[in-house]
Amino acid sequence: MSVNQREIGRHTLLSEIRRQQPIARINLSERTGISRATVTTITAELLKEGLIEEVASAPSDKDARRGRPTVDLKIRGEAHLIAGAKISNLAISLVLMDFEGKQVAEHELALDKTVFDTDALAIVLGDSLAALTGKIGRHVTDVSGFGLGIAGIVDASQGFVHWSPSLDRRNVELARLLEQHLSIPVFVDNDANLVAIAEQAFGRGQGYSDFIVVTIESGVGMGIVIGNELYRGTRGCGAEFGHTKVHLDGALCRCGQRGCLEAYVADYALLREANIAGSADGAPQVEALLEDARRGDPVAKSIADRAGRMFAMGLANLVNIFDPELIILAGAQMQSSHLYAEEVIEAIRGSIVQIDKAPPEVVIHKWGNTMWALGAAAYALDNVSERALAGMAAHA
Amino acid sequence: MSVNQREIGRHTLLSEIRRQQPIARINLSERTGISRATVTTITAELLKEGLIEEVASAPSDKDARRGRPTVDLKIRGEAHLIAGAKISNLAISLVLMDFEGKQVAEHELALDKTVFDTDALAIVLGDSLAALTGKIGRHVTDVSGFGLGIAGIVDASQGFVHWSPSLDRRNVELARLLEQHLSIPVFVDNDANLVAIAEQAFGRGQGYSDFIVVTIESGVGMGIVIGNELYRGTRGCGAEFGHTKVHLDGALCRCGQRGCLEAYVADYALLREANIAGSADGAPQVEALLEDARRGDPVAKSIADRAGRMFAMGLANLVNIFDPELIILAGAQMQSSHLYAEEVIEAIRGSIVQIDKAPPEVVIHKWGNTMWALGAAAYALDNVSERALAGMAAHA
DNA sequence: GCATTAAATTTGAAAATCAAATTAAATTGA
DNA sequence: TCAATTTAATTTGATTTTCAAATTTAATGC
Repeated sequence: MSVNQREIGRHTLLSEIRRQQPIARINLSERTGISRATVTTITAELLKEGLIEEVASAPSDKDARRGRPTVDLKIRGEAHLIAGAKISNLAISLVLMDFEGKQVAEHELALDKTVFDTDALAIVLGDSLAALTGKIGRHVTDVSGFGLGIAGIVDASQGFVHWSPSLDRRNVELARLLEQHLSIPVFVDNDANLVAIAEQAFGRGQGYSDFIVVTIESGVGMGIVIGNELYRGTRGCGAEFGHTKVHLDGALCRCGQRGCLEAYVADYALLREANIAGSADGAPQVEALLEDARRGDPVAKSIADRAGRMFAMGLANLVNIFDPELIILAGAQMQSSHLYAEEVIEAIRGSIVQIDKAPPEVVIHKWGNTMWALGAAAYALDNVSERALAGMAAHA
Repeated sequence: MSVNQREIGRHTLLSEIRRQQPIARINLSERTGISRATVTTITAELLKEGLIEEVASAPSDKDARRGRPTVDLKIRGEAHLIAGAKISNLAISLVLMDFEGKQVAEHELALDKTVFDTDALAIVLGDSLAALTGKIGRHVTDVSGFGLGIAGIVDASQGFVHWSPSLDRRNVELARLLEQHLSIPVFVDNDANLVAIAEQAFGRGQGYSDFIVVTIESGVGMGIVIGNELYRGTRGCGAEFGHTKVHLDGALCRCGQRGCLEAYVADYALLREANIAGSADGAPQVEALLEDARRGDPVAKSIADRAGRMFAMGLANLVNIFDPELIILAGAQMQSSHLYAEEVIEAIRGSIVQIDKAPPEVVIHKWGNTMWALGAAAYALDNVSERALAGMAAHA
């Protein structure tokens, strides 16, 4: 067997500590089914390796309890420094976190262009990482892993970008290129996937094994978590929720096809219908349109309503296909509020197959710009964790 | 750890033998990464238990090879007898297979009604099983596992039927009830899931880890296989492809909602549009309508065409969401040929997100009535296998 | 300060894996 | 025909790993 038993044990315990920390050895033994003796042995290894640390148990536990007190274990934050970044339209946002997942710094950078060649991108990212790490007096080479989120079609396992709106050419071995330039391990994934990872690790997806995250920015994205694992599809282009068809021969989409959901709910679609020519940043115009709708302007209201109903229909289809525990509507922008309205969620409930059991939860999660970068960092954190454990076996 | 290492080894080897049989020990060692020594030990156990058997290697391998010849291993068919059944509208079809998965008998039974109370169903199934096993001179109690496919909302892990069109009441512990009546282990699942299992085990899904099966009978069903595992959703009601919405406020569906795919492609939908009152079995009328369409009748053609385009749109959405390797369009009935047409498949290709990689394969698999029952048996086979291995640990 | 309690560790036995050595069963060639 | 060769399968013995039970540790209660 390629993965030996001890490695499985180490992985199980480290994951459990991460999820439940702080937690005592005896509780780890109960939760994982690994004997106390083995928990002692393995946690000793992890302590020696510096991946976890002992902390005094919370006083609330200690009070009025006889016997030897428990000693809690937790992830040792200082074990590794992890960076994450998201390339947006005209900006890069970065976060730095410790091995515990605590954010320790962030950085934002405006870009002067939307499309980069890889060398220029590497330089920009290198400079940004230097600035980011500099904020806490550290250096880029102190970073154990760097996660990068980028729009487009990405093969995450290879760090290979088939196509991205942010790159000037196709089929780039982006992770390898950046690793050469930055001299630290780099992990690349599609940005929508990273939001799903962020929700799983830090957000509303905590504790759920099967859920869907739908993101609304300029386009409509989606991430799928099945059995606690991100599902990426077989060609790396699944989860194109924005391009599911909601109308036969419907409205024309940016992608050239007709009837895509995006062609009904995206900014440009709303402006087009209202007969307003969109500019580079149409956000204020969209905001105005939606404000009109709220005030009762019949044309604006009709446009916003239809977008909401189309959106609900798309989401109901997701539920009918996947039957997830939870749907998270995630986004940073406020202008999509018409899609987050109670009527929309009600419409979803009315469009799914009815059974005795309760329908899936739908929650709205509005967050700041760093969420994307946090997801990228969480992805890197997973990978760094994995490598740290694999490394232990080697020099054991 | 609750599952010990030896059990994992046994499971790995038995599965590998099932997939690759006949196969020699040395090849098992290479494929699984388990050492030759351990393969010898574990296969000896499996041989002793009677789950596998040795067979002479194929002569083609033997020719012109020096050294000690390999001894192939294969599943021992006589180890267990497995039954599977599918309850259709007015019939039950059953198959009997050996532990190798080879069909050894089949039986078909017409029903005089579509809805049963559980006691009556148990009696009918008991009689059918007796007739089925009688065909090869065996008895019901010789059967190690009985898989049953039934339409509706089923919690397969509990053998619990939330609702089924074939049962006169909701919330039935069907597996437990049938086990009491038949005195053999019973496993129940939704019929669409079972087709996916059948395709995986015996059909076009062999060798694929991520694929979708769409079935067309009176309704439209779907089964999803992700990572070699059937995905059942969290409430047991996922994969309701027939009730995904393809039109906002569209045609009225049997389920009471509007715009469901089924309301455009099912038999009753076609007849309704053609303004023909449907009877209990509308198949001949549908057949006539489609024949008219083929002959060029404009009304009939328009109806059939729209059904095909709606169907393509629904399938394209599946691809955009899942990005599977393969889509299998499976069905027994010929009257759905307009949905299997080349134009439909072309329309799917035109509606999915375009990337450099090839789109997923779409294959059409027309099969006889036993496919459902075969899937039920395959599901039972999985479970019996599992139990046989678990049993070994107990009395080892 | 001694009994009690409960966590953590240590100990020693049992289980399981694997590399290396051995045995088994064939072919090749003299 | 029989030794040499080749390759599969098994056996052997060392090593790893786990776990139950015994022991130790560190607290509270009286």
